[in-house]
Amino acid sequence: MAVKYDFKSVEQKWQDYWYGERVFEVKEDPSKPKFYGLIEFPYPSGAGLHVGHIRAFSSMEVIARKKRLEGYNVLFPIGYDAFGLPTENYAMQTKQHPRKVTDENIAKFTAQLKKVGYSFDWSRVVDTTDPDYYKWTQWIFLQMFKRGLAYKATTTVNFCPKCKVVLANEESQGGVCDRCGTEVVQKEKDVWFLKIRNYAERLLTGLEKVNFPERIKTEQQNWIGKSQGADVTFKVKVAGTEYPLVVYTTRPDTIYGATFLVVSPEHPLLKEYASSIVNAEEVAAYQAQAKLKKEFDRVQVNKDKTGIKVEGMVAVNPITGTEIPIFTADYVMMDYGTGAIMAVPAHDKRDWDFAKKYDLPIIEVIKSDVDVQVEPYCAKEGAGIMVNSGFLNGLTVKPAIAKMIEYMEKAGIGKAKTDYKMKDWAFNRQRYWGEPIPIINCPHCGQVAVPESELPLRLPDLEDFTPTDDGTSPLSKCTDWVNTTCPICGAKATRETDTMPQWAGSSWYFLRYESPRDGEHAVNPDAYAYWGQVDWYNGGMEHVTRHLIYSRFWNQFLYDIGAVSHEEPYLRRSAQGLILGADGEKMSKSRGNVVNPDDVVKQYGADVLRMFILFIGDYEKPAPWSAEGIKGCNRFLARYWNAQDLIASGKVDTSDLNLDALVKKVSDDYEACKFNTAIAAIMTALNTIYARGKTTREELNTVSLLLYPVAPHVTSELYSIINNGAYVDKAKFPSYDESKLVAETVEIPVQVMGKLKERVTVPAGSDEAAVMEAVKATGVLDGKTVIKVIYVPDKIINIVAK
RNA sequence: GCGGCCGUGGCGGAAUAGGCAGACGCGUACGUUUGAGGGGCGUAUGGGAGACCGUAUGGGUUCAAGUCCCAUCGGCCGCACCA
Repeated sequence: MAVKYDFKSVEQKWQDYWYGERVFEVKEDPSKPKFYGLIEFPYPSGAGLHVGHIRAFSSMEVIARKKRLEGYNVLFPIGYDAFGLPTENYAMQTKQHPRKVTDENIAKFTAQLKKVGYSFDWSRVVDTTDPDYYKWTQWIFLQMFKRGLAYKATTTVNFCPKCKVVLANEESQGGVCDRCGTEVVQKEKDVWFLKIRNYAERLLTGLEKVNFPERIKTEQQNWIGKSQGADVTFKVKVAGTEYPLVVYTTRPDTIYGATFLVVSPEHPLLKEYASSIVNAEEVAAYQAQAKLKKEFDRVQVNKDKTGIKVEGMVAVNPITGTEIPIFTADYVMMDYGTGAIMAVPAHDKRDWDFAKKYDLPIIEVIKSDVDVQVEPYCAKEGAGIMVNSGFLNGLTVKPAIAKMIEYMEKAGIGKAKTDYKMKDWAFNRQRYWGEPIPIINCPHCGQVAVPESELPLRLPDLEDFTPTDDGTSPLSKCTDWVNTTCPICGAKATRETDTMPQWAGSSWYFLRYESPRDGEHAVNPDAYAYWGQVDWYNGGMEHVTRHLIYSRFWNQFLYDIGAVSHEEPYLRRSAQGLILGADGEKMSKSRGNVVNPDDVVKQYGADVLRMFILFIGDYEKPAPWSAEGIKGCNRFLARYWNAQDLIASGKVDTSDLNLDALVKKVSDDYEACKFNTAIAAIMTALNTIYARGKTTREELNTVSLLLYPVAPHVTSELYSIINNGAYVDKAKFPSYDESKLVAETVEIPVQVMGKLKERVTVPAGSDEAAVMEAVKATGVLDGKTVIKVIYVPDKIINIVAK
């Protein structure tokens, strides 16, 4: 009898071996094919590891362990995304330095991850807060700055009054702060931007080259938000002159139905000609109100259209020559298109609402059954024939758009334009715990890059890094550091005191892993030539429109400057679903439904935790934790352990378990992230072995190897015991014989009129006549006339009979 | 409003390309083992006494529908006054 499995000592034994012998540390080896598997490096929060991390990391862990057994040289690195607000806030609360807090948290995470037995290459750890790392983050920023891709501008930005920090659009989705949920306010600030919009088109087309799940591609496409249309110039008669007002429209074909223009309350036209506006006071009041509204009423959706007519100016429709009124309304945004639209109320819901409210004419230009005076007809592209539209009459929408653009371009009143919803990336934060932006402000030379030889530009040690209410960075208090000289002219100058957002360090860490200690390059060219692109990247859906776009952008930029040789960083992406609390709700401290992986490891061991998190359900879908369900995995591993007692000395008939089919099933399922069904298949196999009551060493070895990526400790131990101390991680992953996948005989369900009536067992590959012979023998067709037979070989037979 | 996803036992979930619905696990019941059990082992477990009925609801296509089509109801996620 095997001794009772003691997970504590066995897991410790194998972890000592893996980490002590540096089993998973790799070097470039041209004799082997490489595989680069990546997981999103964690933010080392004080709360420690979460079961969500276990799910996120365990998929690549399985793949990495499997690929090693298949002969790949596997790079499976780990690091820490350690700059950021929670650490800084915690440090302030507890009056410690963020450096100290970060180091403690990293040490805690490292210990926890090792207890789970992950096969990371611990020699390659990167820490974004390490000056040797952020030196290169700053270097990349400077390369962008030198090429005009980083610029400073004064704009209205999203500002979180609680975190006291400027937020990128991506961090303030829905008008609330990503981190604390506080409503975001608009603030005029000097802001550093990265010109991610320059890469919008390539970020779109690049998606065609990579293997990402459709939902991720769709989300990124929506986020980038490409639209094709035209800029059209309307002449505005004001103050005795003609002001060219450019509107952006995706539907230039409907211009005959444009009965008014609407400009955003922030539009420069209103500022420039304020003195010519007859109802200037009213307009000014509306502008003020719109600004307030932005700050306080963002949550309200589909609110009533409001607006006000701008008296004292009138626009001329460039196609019809008709004079039409101009309105200002807050449903037109300054930061999209040109901040001005032509309103076609007959065919746009918002314009229609507005026209009804202010009693403006509605002209139908696309024929339909609906009466546009009663409701708008919002034609999808191609639906409908143009009417009341001069030379476009009779055309369908698509050709009408093309013809109108052609006409406008010839006449010089408009031109085709592609626009994107995605905004440039607001790149500075007024906080301490981030990479200093390596720029010096010189009164003579303007913004000057810190010389590369002076990188890293280190964060100065500060006593007090509390952010200020007015939004200036705590670094500004450190005058010794701020005051410097201009590297160009030598004059007294000051340093930029804002820091980079947390997204900076994570935008290129996957490249640093390839040569983490290189002092000469961000990415060592030789290392990159070997490891290249990430073969498979797993992470969360919440990063799809942030980190996953930002890092693609940085990689494309690095490609442009020749630092890397692939445009796309990730060949394949997968995404795990959330682990919910047992109550089906998102895990949170306040709900009290948080599961701590440490507790699970203590109670059941790492193998059980790893196995259950993968068995819990569809990997990509959310799944509730179950304290009961995990027992099943615990039982299974105990049964697996005890199966060593079933190894029989004599000959064993193992034909009831098709190992080739099992190997294929498990192998394919792992590669497809279907860990739950892979594990189920291994469970079924073990059930078969137990039902039979005996097994062979070979059979159990195959099961061990299949199970090893999921539960490496217990399989390593059992494999060692039954194979005279051999190491499972030095074995080969089992392969299968394609010709042995089908059994010799198959059981064929027999349907009569589509209803299951019988089953017959026939040799595999039997033809219809042979199967019918067997069916007749069962008697189900007695007294019936066969009309038609549908036979799917080796699958099913259906007989239509009277 | 737009885009995407999804509704299967008491529960988590299976079902390759239209071909045996409910794999695997949990839970439950009964039996058994043990000095004892919140342990091990065994059997059963969608509903119905039954022919049969069953994948949110109603229609349709097909020899055959959880899977395809149309409509309705419900849920989730992303974007959101995007011109």
